[in-house]
Amino acid sequence: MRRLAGAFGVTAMSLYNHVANKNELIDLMLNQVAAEIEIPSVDGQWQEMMRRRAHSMRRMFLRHRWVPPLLISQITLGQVILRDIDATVGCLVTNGFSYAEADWVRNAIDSHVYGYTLQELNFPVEPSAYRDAAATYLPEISSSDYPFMHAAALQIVSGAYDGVTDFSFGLELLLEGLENWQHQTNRQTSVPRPRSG
Amino acid sequence: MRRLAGAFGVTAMSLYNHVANKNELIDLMLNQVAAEIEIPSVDGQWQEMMRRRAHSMRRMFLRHRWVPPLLISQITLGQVILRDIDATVGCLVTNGFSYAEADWVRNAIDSHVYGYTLQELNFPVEPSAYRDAAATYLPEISSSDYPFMHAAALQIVSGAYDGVTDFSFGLELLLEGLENWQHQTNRQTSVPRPRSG
DNA sequence: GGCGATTATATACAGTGTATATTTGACCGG
DNA sequence: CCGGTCAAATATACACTGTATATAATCGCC
Repeated sequence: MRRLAGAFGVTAMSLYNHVANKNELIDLMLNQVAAEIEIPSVDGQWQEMMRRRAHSMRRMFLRHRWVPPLLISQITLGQVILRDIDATVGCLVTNGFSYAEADWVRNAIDSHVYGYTLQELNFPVEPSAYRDAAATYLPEISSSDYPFMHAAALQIVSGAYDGVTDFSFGLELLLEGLENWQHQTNRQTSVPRPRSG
Repeated sequence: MRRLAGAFGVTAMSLYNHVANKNELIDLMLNQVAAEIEIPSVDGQWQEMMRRRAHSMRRMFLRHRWVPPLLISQITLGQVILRDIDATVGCLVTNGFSYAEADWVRNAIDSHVYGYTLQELNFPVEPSAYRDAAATYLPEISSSDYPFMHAAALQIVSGAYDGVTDFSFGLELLLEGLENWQHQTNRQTSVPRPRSG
């Protein structure tokens, strides 16, 4: 708060004339950047809409690296975020999903976007340094204790694998799975098997 | 640190005789609870192994709610976590995946587990209170501004949908997608379409 | 120009992690 | 039993959080 106030040339306490507390400030910031998410429209291919939303969300997260940690530790639905959810659910229900299904789909996609990006942002070494890092830490990955990790590290050192994971890999698995699911007439038996717990 | 030390009946600073700093302490704690994850074996059905690992991971997260926020803000691979990764990659590569593919698969599944559980833990109202919450906030969700969210809230109020999302929904989509993918002989063209960005 | 409301400030407090220096206490060879 | 050694516990202090409270400055308006 002091640092932010300093950037405005004022003291920390004067911020509290415009904002109730730090939490409210963060909510306002989150709603601001949420506007950068590409919201789906009710017409058009839902797969492509979901795809564009997910990618734009991830790009936003990468642009504003402070967002994901705050987003998962704080949910206060401002207008912008509400509009995004409304548009997403709307796109899905107008394409044949029930409201419950739309909720599950949105939740599954968001889980991937959040989880993937958090891992990505948290990873301590940049992709360009993967190979050097693998070479450096290879001696510490005992080939007897961790044979597969050792082999994986060797692949990265040798250049057989660049070590870069793909955001689209999981996203497309989800989208294709949803498409298959939707195309089956008897959904009751083709629902992804739910498991308790 | 003072609180933890107090629980031991000592002062905060004495902890620093056993631990370099708070970060190291957290790493030790994370590695401790990581032992509760069911690690895959190299034999057996990989889908079932991945499924059990994912579910046990989520259950561990729910048991120790402090874990997910720390796990995504800090990665220091202790022995237990290394063993989990090694076993997971090992199970996949011995079932026909390349090392690169195994990395993508593990990453996709972990993304779902992290993202889903973080959303779940962060959600401010308990499932048992969804219906009441929907009824309470319904007036604030304008049916003209947010028609679909309004309709969704009505479904929860009426009991047509209980509002509970399913961890397995996204997980099974991923696992089925992977199975389909693996069963296709010509993988080159059946790879989930990668997209840049 | 003065009044009322908005905005800025000064000061203070309870927290946080931890650096530094000092004291305690347990063990051990003589 | 005695002193020496060394790990473990403590005391104190510092910089840094967010923010409660009380006071002062500033602005718009009649």
